[in-house]
Amino acid sequence: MAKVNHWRRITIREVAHEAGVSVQTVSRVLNGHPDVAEKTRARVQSVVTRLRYRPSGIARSLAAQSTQMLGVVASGFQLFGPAQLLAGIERQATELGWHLMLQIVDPAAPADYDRVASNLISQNVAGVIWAYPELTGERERAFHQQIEPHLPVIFLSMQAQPGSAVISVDNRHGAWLAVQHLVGCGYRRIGIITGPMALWSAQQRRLGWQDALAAAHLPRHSRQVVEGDWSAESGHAGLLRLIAQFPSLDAVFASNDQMALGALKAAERVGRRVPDTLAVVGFDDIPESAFFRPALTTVHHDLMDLGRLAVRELHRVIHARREGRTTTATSLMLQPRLVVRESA
Amino acid sequence: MAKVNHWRRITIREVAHEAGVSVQTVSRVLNGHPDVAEKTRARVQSVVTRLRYRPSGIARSLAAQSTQMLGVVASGFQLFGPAQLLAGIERQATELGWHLMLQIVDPAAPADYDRVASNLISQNVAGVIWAYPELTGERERAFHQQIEPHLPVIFLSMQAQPGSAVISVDNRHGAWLAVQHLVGCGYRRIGIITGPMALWSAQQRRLGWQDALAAAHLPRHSRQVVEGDWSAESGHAGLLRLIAQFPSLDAVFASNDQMALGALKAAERVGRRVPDTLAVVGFDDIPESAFFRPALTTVHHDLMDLGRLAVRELHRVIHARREGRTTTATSLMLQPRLVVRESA
DNA sequence: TGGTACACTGTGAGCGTTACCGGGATTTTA
DNA sequence: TAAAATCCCGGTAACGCTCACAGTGTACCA
Repeated sequence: MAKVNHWRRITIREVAHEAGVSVQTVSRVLNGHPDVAEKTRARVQSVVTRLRYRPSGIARSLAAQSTQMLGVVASGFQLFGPAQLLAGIERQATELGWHLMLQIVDPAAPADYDRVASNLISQNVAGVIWAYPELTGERERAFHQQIEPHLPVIFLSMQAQPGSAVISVDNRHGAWLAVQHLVGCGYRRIGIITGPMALWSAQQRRLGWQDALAAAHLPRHSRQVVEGDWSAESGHAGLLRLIAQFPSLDAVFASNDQMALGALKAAERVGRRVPDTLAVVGFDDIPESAFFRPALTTVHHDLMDLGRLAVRELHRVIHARREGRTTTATSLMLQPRLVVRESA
Repeated sequence: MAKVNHWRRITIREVAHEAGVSVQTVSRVLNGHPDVAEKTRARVQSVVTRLRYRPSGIARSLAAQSTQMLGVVASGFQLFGPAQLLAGIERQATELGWHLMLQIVDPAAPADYDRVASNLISQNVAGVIWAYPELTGERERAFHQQIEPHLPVIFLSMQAQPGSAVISVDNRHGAWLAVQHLVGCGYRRIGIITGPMALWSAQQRRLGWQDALAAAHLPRHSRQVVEGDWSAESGHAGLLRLIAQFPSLDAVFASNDQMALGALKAAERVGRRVPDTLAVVGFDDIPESAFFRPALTTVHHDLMDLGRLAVRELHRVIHARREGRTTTATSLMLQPRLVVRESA
């Protein structure tokens, strides 16, 4: 009895032998290449299924000098936005036959850009989706120098870079929509709880808030601004701080829905009724926000779509390069829309 | 000027040549093998960094007949539980030097177990973490036959299988804690909004509810049960249905926090005050649940830890096998705890 | 009837790395 | 002082596959 514990892989050679053809012919059948007789093809196919043969992706990649793997650099999947993004990326990738190599960068310890680049190169990924929202200074340089010259890269939700493809949501416009709505409802003293200001998306949402105030000729003061970290906790603390330093506040734009939830809770605590004595709007339109009390008015954007688009674009560029054509990846900006519910 | 567009990889051969040693010696240095003079080692190292040489993981895997890749089969990362799990898996994996090959199975179209198995085999993963919560009937057989005999597998949050390692949270006990607390508070007509009953975790939580009712000698009727799908939406609809079919309801156990949120909203709609005329408890303790109105009493469990444990265990088993030892992976069940807040 | 085109198949050389074995130089042991 | 052990290092053969090229046989045309 052979030992079962370690399992010998079935190789293309055995399939070839069993089917009475050469290895090359089997390879041709496997990859759908032309120039193989229908009868032979059928015979090989039947042997393949009978032997449950699975070609080694590794050997294939080595020989062909190209992989079926896409690198994805992201900050995690615990926040709603990134999770949606990754879900879209994942689906489109598997639909198109790509595997994913996920590289999570810890925002707290961002010293391992080098490790990320190393991994991507050593696994020989065919392209990279940079879904990590921050890319500045030395890190940027390191990455750009190591990766971008050699590989197609699509950036997600980032500041537009000259010469790079960036696909993102128009955060600024979305925030503008939200605050514009508050203005339209008659609110005049509108505060903001921002996201981490190191992030581009947080900066953009703040700018949208600014734009809307300016358009309505409303005064703006730093006491109206408070920084959060996307968590409900920070939204709660944020609103308390905001009210303390700017008591005449009559509305607040929370830069995401979780913070809006925290703000709602804080409003209750200080005896403000929403939307009567304080209006709240959020951003993201997470599925739960319709069930907040009151139901949250917020900004909807389709991050899953964004992820899908990124993969499709990368796919296009990779294939173009493989066929020798030179295409530049195109940038794109998706428009969000306002969802009016009860909180404003 | 050479064409920059396509980039030639630096190989071990070039490093060897540059350092004036053989390829084999470079390989030894790279892998930290013994039998290389300190002086030589240093020289090789310096050439490696100077040339920015990155060994090809692919070639390495082919030659060594083993990869640094773990397969993870999951249902996605948009729900809180799975996302936490995957976050834990990801962190522990990178800390231990493993790469991940994520295989998302769409619960709606589960016909592609075969594709998943194929991918795992063809990429030659060293082990598998099965974090997909359902594994029944024919699919189970297919997977077990194709993967388990050859590869170490750890199952997560599943029914204990004879002979397989399962790491999970004691959902039944957690639900028992929650409902027990309701009973202790004097509630007597306790309903449940379950998760999708195809899932083991949902079944377990329902059993815990049953246990607690039985222990308190409370009657139990099918009108007290309603099935949800983990979404806030379904929690909302669920509570409305529950009240319609069982009007004397005075408390409800929602099998996760999102559904609890929906239930809270529905309670408001039908004029029930929580917790006075209706108590609500949830499960999961998502970060937002402390900011629900009222703050949610719920069951806390550490899924991230669970993921980390799974990776560590798999790591252990893989290394044992490589060294020829035979270890069986051990099963484990983590205990959740009750977090009492305002809603009950 | 010869030549040419075409359809099909096989051969050999890699892809970049590690495992196995063997050999020379140096040290240790009896 | 001879023999054995040890330390370094290199050559060669895989690993499983694809690519470029070189065939072989058959059909077609003039």
